[in-house]
Amino acid sequence: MPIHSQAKRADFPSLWQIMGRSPCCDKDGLKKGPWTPEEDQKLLAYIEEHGHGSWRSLPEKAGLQRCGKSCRLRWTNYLRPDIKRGKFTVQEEQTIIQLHALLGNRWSAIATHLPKRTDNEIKNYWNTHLKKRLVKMGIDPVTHKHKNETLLSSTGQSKNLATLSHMAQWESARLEAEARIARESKLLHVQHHRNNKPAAPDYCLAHKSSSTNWTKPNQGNGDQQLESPTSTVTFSENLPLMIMHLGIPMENRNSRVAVSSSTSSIKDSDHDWIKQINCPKEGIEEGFTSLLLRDSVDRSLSTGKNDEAIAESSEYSYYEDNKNYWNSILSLVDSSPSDSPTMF
DNA sequence: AACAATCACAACCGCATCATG
DNA sequence: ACATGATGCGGTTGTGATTGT
Repeated sequence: MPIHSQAKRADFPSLWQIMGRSPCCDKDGLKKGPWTPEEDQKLLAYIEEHGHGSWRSLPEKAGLQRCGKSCRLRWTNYLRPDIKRGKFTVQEEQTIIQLHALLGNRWSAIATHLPKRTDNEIKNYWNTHLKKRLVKMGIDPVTHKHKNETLLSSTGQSKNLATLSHMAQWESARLEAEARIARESKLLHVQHHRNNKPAAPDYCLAHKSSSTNWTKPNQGNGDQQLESPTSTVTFSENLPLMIMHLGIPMENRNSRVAVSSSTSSIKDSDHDWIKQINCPKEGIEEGFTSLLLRDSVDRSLSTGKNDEAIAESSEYSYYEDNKNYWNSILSLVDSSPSDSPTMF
């Protein structure tokens, strides 16, 4: 057991003790550890009636011997009424894997694309299930590269890796911009609140980065529209940029992005496997799925071709390679005993 | 049945960032 | 511009449940 575990904390003064500042939870009398049903009930009842307001002052008002941080965690990860619990669907697993390939361990960002799932839950699921599956099949869960690719990556794939990196950076910037907009919304929201207008509910976990105070359901007003815009819109609006990054010939772009855009349709000439993707009917996952399916090949199945050769590759092989990569991941996902039907 | 090993996930901690005065 | 407090995020741990021996 590491020395800094809870059991040892009482025995060894840590930095905060030396420096004279104590974490909120170490105040005398504050309880730690698992929540009891009574505590849950108190917290729920208080928030349903008053909203959470300041987390720092909530425990006392609610009659809880907990620190505000603990209350916030309990609420956001467990008690919120809009949390979907239970097994992850194949769809969700697919989305997590693909988003992780793009974003890395940015759980909150990943959670924005999985409605009703918390970042903590996604993180746990990744660490206990998905990461292990990828490792089992020889894929590095950090880089999402196949073992063999380490060799290949040093033989002329820099352009494609750079493309992926560029794409990830773009998505990262987009998420940050989205968060900024959400914060600005929140600012407006708070200003409304200060003008004695009721706060809009912050029910949607997808935008929990916006720390708007939560209030009872159905108490919202028009201010909800000020909350963070959905990813779907911004994503599809920026698709052309991403397509440019991917270096896809202009004449082929429409068909290639067909599955990415909820407003587009797939041409008959497109490959069947794309059509068979068990995508949601709409939403951001489609975009990521198709883009990742297309792009991941550069990382996972490159054959050491030089850049020109890659650029000249046929569309068919491009898709075939992608299909193989994600099929391998998804078949593994599908191998989960609890899981639903094969995706491809 | 008893024990050990492993799994799953809730909860905690420390740090980063943001908001405010 | 700076200090301080509040909140969010990601890494990690603790512990009950499950499985294997």
